[in-house]
Amino acid sequence: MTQIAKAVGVSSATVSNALSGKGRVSADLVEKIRATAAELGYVPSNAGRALRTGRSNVLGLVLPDISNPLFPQIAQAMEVAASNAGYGVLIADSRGDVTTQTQAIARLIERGVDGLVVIPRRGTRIGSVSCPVAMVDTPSTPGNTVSADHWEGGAEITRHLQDLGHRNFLFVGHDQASNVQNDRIGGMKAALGSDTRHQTIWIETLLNAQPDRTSLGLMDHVKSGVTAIAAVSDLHALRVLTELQTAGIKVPQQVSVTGFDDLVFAPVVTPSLTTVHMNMTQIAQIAIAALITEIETPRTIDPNIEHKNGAAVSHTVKADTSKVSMELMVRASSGPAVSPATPSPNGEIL
Amino acid sequence: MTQIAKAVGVSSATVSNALSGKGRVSADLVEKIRATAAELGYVPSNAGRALRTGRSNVLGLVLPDISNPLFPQIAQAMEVAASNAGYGVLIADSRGDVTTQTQAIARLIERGVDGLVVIPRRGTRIGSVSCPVAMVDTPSTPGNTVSADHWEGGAEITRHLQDLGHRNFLFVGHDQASNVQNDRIGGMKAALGSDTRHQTIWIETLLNAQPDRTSLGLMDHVKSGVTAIAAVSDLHALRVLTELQTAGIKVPQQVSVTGFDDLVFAPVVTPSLTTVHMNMTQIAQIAIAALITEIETPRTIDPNIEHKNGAAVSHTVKADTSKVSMELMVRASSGPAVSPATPSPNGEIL
DNA sequence: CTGAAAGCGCTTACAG
DNA sequence: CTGAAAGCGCTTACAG
Repeated sequence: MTQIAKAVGVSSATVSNALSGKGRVSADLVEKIRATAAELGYVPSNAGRALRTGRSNVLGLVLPDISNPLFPQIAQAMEVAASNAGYGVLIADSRGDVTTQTQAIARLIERGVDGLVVIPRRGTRIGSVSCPVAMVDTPSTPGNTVSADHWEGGAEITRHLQDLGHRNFLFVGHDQASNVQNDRIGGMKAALGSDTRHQTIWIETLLNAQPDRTSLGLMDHVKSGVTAIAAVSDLHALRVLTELQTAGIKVPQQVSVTGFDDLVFAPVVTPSLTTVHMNMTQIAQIAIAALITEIETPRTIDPNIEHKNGAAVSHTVKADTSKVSMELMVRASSGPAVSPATPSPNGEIL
Repeated sequence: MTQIAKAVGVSSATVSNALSGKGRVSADLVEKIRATAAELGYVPSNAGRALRTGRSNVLGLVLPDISNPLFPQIAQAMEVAASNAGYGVLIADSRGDVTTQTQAIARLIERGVDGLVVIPRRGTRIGSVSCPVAMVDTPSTPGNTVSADHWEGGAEITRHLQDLGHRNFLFVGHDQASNVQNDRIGGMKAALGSDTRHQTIWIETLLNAQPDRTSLGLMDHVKSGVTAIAAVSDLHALRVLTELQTAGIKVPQQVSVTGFDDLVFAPVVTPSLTTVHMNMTQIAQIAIAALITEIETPRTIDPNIEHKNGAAVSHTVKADTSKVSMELMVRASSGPAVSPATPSPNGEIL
């Protein structure tokens, strides 16, 4: 910046004003300064700006477990939304652990993030934090800022299956403590007609009871009349699907299978997997927008509260969840009334 | 910091020295300063430090496509390695596009990252960048800093399959332009004995020829004697596996199937998928260590080169690749000679 | 429309 | 062992 000022022969204040386009500089000077900046390959110093303005233009993204198969979609959407708004994204992995989650948040704060998007570990609440926080979980979680409507997604699944004539359902969950999974299954049950039957199995519970079990024992349920199996995740649907296929059960001719999340493999397997696709782009946009509004809204901060000690005020951001759409992806696995499978556009790898 | 200085009654220089533990302050003063800092909930300002030291302690991670199913493992490993070394990780998604990749790198530079880990888009080379860069690709890519030994991984797969008695192979790739995929298939072929036969199909090529094809046409190959199908990714292996199952072929009794990458679903499907697991933790550690060494090594930078115009010197970091291990995960899909499946510990979702 | 000055929070020679 | 001072690069009132 001093470089530019010298080269053009003006003050650094003028350079700053010209480059930021606040319109306090004559048009031709702006022109000249811009040109020189470009020529010099000028890159503004974030550190300088951050120190002066008190804002880093960086957001922190706290994930419960990066290795979650859904994470790529989330991270990508957040990165795009933040980037469009002029913010960078610093990631932190809480590794499924509440303590690590706290540490991860602390690390991000130390790095000076302006705000936090937190996808909490299994219904964890987060303590008070010294910057705005947008929580992404499920509508039934207190403090939730934005999320897909998992309940509604579950309802769409069972409505679809009932339309196909199914009346005897098996729901497959993994962890009974998960708000998201409970909402999904809750929605599934809520949309059931009175002429139906259903049971629910929880994989974790099964494994705790019999740690070395290798099958889900689906055949018993099928024999007892179940014709539709709806899982809370594509991962479990995949498990169900391949277990049935190995046992010689035809999907969807004998049993329909559905998943949730539209993971990368859902359209790739045979039969392709009927599932629910959440609009991550929308979720990310809403979360980021809410966060940025909060960040950029001038606040009168009581210096006594902020400075007396570290116990800062936590402001969890609220947003309008209603806009997020859940899309039922009808594919072959729920069959039979299915349009010819579109060739999967993905399946791209390295 | 001034707060602390005032409270304790010393200069801010002393506070800085005490807190950084450079040992220029008396023990009891250090003690007192530490205590007051903690009490005040002091969080050092990254911006101030960055401005003064010229280093942000943030690394940029450029990914070819965050939605790649392998990304979670990579991102997680990088985040942990960086975090252990005291660095934060800023992510950028190049969305499979070379232009976006360039923009993504530029954005990260503007945010003041000290170094970059780049996983390049399909054998893309990256232009010159004004900070150290560690490239993670495949050993045969020029400029590669660290990577798994994909060739060796491929060789392990076919050695294993030959040990099981297979002599007639089908290799399934996706994109002929991918260095990684070529290395994997190259390794598979190289380890083949002279008494074997093999063919290779490329999914993208098939789709280009027949855009609306829905099956890989595996049955023709099986009928012509293929007994082992090795894919370059678990995603394709899954496609192969389910397509065979749907056609009534027993896996592994009639045909063995193997994948690559040990994606999250590999141990979950039935039969569980034999695959190759790359040690991402090691890759990340090596990449980050190489990068940090480069960053923290004092360099005499010719100010004429750096400042004359933006054309900065690119220093691609080299590292020792030989340490990265590839682990063959023998599971049910390849074998008959397989130990009883361990119950999958994962399958955890939201 | 333009410039001189102050200051964000830190660290690092340099004196004492 | 401790302190006063300078300066990293920027922006923002405030003068002119």
